[in-house]
Amino acid sequence: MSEKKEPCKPHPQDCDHCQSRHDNPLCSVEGAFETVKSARTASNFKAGQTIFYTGNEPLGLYTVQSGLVKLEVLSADGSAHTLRLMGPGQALGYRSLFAGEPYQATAIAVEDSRLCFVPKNTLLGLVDQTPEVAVNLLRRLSDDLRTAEEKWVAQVDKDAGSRVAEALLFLQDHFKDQSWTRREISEWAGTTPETVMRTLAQFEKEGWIEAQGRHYQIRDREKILKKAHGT
Amino acid sequence: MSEKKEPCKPHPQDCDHCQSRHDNPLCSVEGAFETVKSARTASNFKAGQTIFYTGNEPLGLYTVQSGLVKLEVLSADGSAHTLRLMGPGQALGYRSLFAGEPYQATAIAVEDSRLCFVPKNTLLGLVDQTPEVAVNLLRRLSDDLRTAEEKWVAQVDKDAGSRVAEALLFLQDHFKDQSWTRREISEWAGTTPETVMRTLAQFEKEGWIEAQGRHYQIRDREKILKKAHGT
DNA sequence: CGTGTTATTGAAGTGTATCAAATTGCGTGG
DNA sequence: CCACGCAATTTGATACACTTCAATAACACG
Repeated sequence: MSEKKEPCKPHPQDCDHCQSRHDNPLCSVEGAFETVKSARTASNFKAGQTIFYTGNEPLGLYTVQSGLVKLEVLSADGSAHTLRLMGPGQALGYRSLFAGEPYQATAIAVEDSRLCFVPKNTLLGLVDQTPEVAVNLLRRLSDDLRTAEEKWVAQVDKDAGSRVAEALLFLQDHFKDQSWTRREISEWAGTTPETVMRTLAQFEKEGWIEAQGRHYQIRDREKILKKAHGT
Repeated sequence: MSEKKEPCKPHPQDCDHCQSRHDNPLCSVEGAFETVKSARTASNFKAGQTIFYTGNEPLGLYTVQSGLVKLEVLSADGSAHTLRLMGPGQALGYRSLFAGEPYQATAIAVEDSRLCFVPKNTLLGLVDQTPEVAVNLLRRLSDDLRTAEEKWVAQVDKDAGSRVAEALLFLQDHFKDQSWTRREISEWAGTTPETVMRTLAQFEKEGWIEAQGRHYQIRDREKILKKAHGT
């Protein structure tokens, strides 16, 4: 019952000073910023909390202001798979919206996060009236599609070690100063925590990474890159 | 050197009677049809011929008028993987265009095909001036993205038999009266021709499909569907 | 009619999931 | 602030699905 100290700014209308204002498909567009500013709602989520669930109807578009969010699907046997990871400035919820179908994945905050929500009608209006917004979203979807298709190809013809190496580089490049559990890495790399463990142990033995408890430092990026590409 | 009988209509401007006019992201839009009609170029490709190659700069958007086209990537070891299959009315080449990068895959005609080409600038102009075109493309990319992410998840936690069953249903549903080699099925399902062979043999033994040489008839769709979902 | 591709089946090897169990580490609440 | 409990880490043993390699047969194509 006792409330913790309010962690967010008291003024919700802080769009002008939003850190993700300029690398965001909506707010970065001149003619769209004011509209978003007046229509958006900000929300906070603690690590582990769910932003939206598989099967529900899309309500609009979310943008990550701070923190980190994952999109995941659960298999019939309960195992989780991470489809996408979104950091500051990145949007979520738009794919289902444009596809005209319920959410096909669940969005979960990986760490404490602050999100910005723009309702469906506002978004569709912006797409209709501001071509630049449409182009930004087309670009984002195109990027996502490439990533997804590359993940599939990697899953088909790369062994688990390569995929873990790939995951290590991807996670480091895109989400610096974030530490990942073996399970999280495995859910991204399409393997099991045990295999991630053994692979990391081998990388450390080779001197490619340095382990400090739960944190890993990459020592020899080239070798890991080679592993990620070759076998 | 000797030319065969011309297989296509002598009048290229047959947009008004184009069979794929109404299920095509560009031409189905009222305000875009005339623009496309005057800017497009039609081309024919024989089975096995290449429409565009990995690494080249995108020139514009292609639409399949008739026939069948596949998008594939080649691994370092030479094995091919089929990313997408496009039949009449479906577009290709747009993802790289919007992502602002070279083609990441090669487009090949699976059977004799007739394609319609709209140059880059015309397309971008349409997206800018006709929101409905943008929305159509957003929808298409959103659908493609879902398909790709589902393929990845299936690759992670379904066995080869399930994926072959899935492929059988997908290929039948989307490209009726098309026969597929074991290799083509394997390149779509993310496995090998041998495994496809053995799986199909088992399906036949179970009475789920009927083999007539290279053609397979699905006998018990339910059983195959169950196989595609369970193990 | 040849020639290369596809189909088909067999045998062998192995990468990786799975199961198990012990230890460590972290967060939560008392 | 410590203790508790649950989750993550770590390592070992086992099993098996699938790829890989190989060799023959059947087929399609020019």
